[in-house]
Amino acid sequence: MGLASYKEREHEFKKQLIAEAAFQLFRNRSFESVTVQDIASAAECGKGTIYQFFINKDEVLYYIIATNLDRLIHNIELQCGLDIDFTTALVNYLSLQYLSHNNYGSLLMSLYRRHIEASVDIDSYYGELLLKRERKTQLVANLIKRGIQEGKIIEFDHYKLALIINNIIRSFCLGNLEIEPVDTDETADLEMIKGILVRGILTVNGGTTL
Amino acid sequence: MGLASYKEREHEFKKQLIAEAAFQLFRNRSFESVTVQDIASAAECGKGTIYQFFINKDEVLYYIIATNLDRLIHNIELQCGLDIDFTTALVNYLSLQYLSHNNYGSLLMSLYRRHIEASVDIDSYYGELLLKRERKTQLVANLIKRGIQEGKIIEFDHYKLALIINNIIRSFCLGNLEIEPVDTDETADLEMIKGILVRGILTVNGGTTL
Amino acid sequence: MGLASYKEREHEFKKQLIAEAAFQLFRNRSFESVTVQDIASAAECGKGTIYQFFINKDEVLYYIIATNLDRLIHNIELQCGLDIDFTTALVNYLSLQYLSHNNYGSLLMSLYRRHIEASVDIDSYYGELLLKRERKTQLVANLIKRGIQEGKIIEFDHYKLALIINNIIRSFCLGNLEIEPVDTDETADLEMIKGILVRGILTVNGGTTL
Amino acid sequence: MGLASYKEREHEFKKQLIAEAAFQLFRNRSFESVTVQDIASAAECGKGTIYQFFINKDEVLYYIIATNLDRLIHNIELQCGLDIDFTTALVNYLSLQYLSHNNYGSLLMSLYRRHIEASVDIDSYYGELLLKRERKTQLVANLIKRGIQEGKIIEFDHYKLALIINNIIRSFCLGNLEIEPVDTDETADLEMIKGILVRGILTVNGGTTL
DNA sequence: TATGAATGAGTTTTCATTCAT
DNA sequence: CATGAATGAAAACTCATTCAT
Repeated sequence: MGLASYKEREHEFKKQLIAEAAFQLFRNRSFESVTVQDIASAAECGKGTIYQFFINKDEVLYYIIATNLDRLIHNIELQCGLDIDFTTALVNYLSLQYLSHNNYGSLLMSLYRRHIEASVDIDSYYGELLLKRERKTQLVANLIKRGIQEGKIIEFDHYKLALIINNIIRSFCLGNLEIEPVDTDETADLEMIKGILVRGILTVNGGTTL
Repeated sequence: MGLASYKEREHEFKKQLIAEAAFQLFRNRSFESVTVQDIASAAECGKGTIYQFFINKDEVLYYIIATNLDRLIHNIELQCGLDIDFTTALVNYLSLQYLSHNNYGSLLMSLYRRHIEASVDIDSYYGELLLKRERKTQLVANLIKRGIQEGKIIEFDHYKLALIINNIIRSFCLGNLEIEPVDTDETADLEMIKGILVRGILTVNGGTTL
Repeated sequence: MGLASYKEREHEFKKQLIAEAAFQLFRNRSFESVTVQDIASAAECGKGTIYQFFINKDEVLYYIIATNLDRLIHNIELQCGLDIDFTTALVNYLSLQYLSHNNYGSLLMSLYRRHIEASVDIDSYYGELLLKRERKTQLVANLIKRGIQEGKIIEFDHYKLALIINNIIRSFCLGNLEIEPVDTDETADLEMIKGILVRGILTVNGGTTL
Repeated sequence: MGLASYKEREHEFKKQLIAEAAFQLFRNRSFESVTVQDIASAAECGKGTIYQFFINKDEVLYYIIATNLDRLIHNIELQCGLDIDFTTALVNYLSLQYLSHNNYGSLLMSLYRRHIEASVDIDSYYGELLLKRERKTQLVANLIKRGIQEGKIIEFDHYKLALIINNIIRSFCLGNLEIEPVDTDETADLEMIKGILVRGILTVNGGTTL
């Protein structure tokens, strides 16, 4: 960020190239089944080159996720701020979060599992990621709070609502990971998400309780 | 099905024991990171014994999932049939599906990934699983169709609605796999799912469109 | 030692076979340059088999040295005890120690270096080895003490003398590791060692023969 | 030797700087575990620069040893010649050889091992080294011969005696490589070496002091 | 039938060496 | 010349699977 020598910038650029190549592999396959050689081949470089940019395979995964999270936070700040009309801001968030989940949802699960399996080295990354995630959730919670104050969202704990909306969006994205992945249609998915958020699914005729 | 020699029944019983032990391991860890030795230890048998019941590690995964799907279908047939009041039937389905996703969701993702990675041997299982899944979806679609006919569900393609409801339920379950897993509360989750299905999230005051 | 099941005894036996094969390789080459595959080939088994008996390559080295040290201590206890005439006991010790240094001297240096390079895992072995070594030195120091009391050895700190004698013996053995190793002649070497111990090298003025 | 262009002298000077840096690393660690990057860092130059002065890592080791051996020979010629009183000459030799062994003993063992492992390229160096070593031994053998003729050393093959004395000195130096290295005390070591050469260890009955 | 010792293919990682800048 | 980024050969180690008992 900010000033960096030419060397440093070039290094960061190449790191991004490798991360991008790795990302394409991690999207469709499990972390464990993608070999470092696979990444090197995809990035069109030698196996050893990977280790010039990442201390180990785990760090590649972490880097991809962290970078995405940073970008997501940045975009939320830009497109969902107080200067934006609430409804627009909410729709913007839905789109941004949908894209993020759709692209990085499975990577997150890989990371989560590696964390559980106590690969200790990952713990330092992990804490950092949790912080980033928390920051993102706070941004959204604030947006929801504003929606409640403007009377546009049901009265409910805004932090929990942020999580729930996140959950529902992820629902549609993780669906794309299911066996025999259904054809993904971003626009259709987003419309459905909006519809559910507005109306639910059951006919609202007197509010039948299930 | 039905008649089977004593030998066969005993064989099936032991197979179930091993599958159960493996299931407990697969729930919290990735397929790749659970070793055959882990399964054998959990099942309190020798490593080689596993191979008396399953041709390979993949088949263990498949067997667990297939068995669960069979049970789910069986239960849906029992608890969501025409002889049951629609609302009750729907609630029953929500519970059954929630439980299934909560317990087997991550296993399904493992299987999906192994399928993608073209471990050829799994393909035969895979087709069978897809058939079972299709059968389940049809059962639910029929239930939804009935709900629409009874005027209790919005007019919409009943097959798609079946998938969407499935998606939303899974949303809450896969949330439990997220980094920093939120505390799972089955009852609370089900209430929230029902609420969303009935009312959505946004205040229904004039039907703001997003 | 003592009671052990057949399985355990067989396991220990095979472990010895592998250790023996590895020993032959370590004698003439550096630890680092002997690969696990080399050991496996020499032991006529698969690479993986090595890891059934040793948790890693380092442990093979440790095991060989520890086993030798145990044997050396055992032999010293047998052949250099109070029931043995002092002069005979001393000569016995010289022979035993010469053999030990001649065979295991270079392995010890490998271990020493791996210790310095802070391969942490080795530290637990290392402490144990130091204890064994200390025990051996004490045995010899006691022997020397007896020699002093019997007026057969110069009055000097017996512990230090034990170390010095050890040093001189090792001198001859490490000589065999030198560039262009001179032909080793055990009997000649031992005679020379005795001579030096008795008379030194410079002008002779009488002296007992061992 | 003698006349060399400025360029050549500068090149030799830098080569020495690198060799000196490498030497400090090789003293305490095994050849294999010192990386070329380590040497470059210690020499405060780039990794590639090393290869401007040495054709490979092995040659660095060779160069250090050969240089030392040249210096040792040079010093022996200066301090142990016929113009020097025999006793003084012998003591001088002991000091010089002690220093050499103490500093370069472990490097020699590394070189020896690399020779055994048939890293072919080293063979040419190796022969050269053997010649240098032989020259040194001859110098010492001549000194011993003179000692015998002057009646100050026991009648014995002077060449063998040269080797033996060398052995004993090395004994004390290699001792410093042992596990749990004892505190090195150059003066004390030298005194002990002299004592052993004069009197042996067993009961003393008179003896000249060097 | 049940077992677990033996196996080696396959993985991550290191590092001497090269070569474009 | 000096450099260090790129490389891939080679190493340690894991683990699904086989097979003799």
